[in-house]
Amino acid sequence: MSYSSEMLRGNTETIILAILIQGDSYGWAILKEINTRSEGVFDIKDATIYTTIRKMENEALITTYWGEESQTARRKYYKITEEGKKYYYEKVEEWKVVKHALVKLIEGDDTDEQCCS
Amino acid sequence: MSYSSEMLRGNTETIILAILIQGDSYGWAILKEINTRSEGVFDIKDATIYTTIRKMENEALITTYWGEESQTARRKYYKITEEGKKYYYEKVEEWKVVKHALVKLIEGDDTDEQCCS
DNA sequence: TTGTGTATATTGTGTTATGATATATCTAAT
DNA sequence: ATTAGATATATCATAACACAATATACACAA
Repeated sequence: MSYSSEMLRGNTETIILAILIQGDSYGWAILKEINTRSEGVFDIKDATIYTTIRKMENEALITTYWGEESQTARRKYYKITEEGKKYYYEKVEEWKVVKHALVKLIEGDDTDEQCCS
Repeated sequence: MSYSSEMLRGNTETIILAILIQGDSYGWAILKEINTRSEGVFDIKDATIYTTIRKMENEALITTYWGEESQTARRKYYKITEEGKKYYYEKVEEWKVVKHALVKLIEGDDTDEQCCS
């Protein structure tokens, strides 16, 4: 288990939505994007991606369609729904609030005097 | 379950150590301190505190001793060990790295241009 | 003084949610 | 044939939580 996988918990859906809000994508590409954009901090697993995506589909946060091209294995594309966008913005706000609390508790309580929101 | 409890995962030990590094304390007080210092963001439960503390004791991150005073129920005090301090500093660094990755993935990738480390 | 309630404080058993692990299947390219 | 890309599912591990029990002290009645 990756050293930071526990801290990923509760944020996986939000991260996937953050990618899909920029445009449709498919499982494997989402996986690669998370792992490269995190600069190696996360090593999220394919099973995690696909099970999370299935859950999000059941919750109507995303819809799916099969890609046409066939120069490679068949790809299932995911598209964020309006409900998914709403949920995403809520989760981003939640993350910011939790982040602030964690910074205060872990790093110390003088974060209010700093510059960034 | 509290809305942010999943995002607390992996950080509970670090938070407890952050309190104990400032001085010995006991379970109930640690509980209250976390919940008040987080300004209501976290509502960490007694069961969580005590099970985590027991785990940390087994890992030799803390030692315990019973308090003398008896104007209230008996208190079990916890003291951070040298090993615990080492572990704490490692976890703080880990948190900062993970936080940076999460900010990049969730909030957007232009955090490097901002002011704070 | 006996009882009842409340706040403080610790402990134990079991449950749940979520990411990891393992495994399987299929396609296309080398 | 083997590797890489791509999707899928079943099982496992773990941390936080729910629920319950126990213990101490203190207040306020009856």
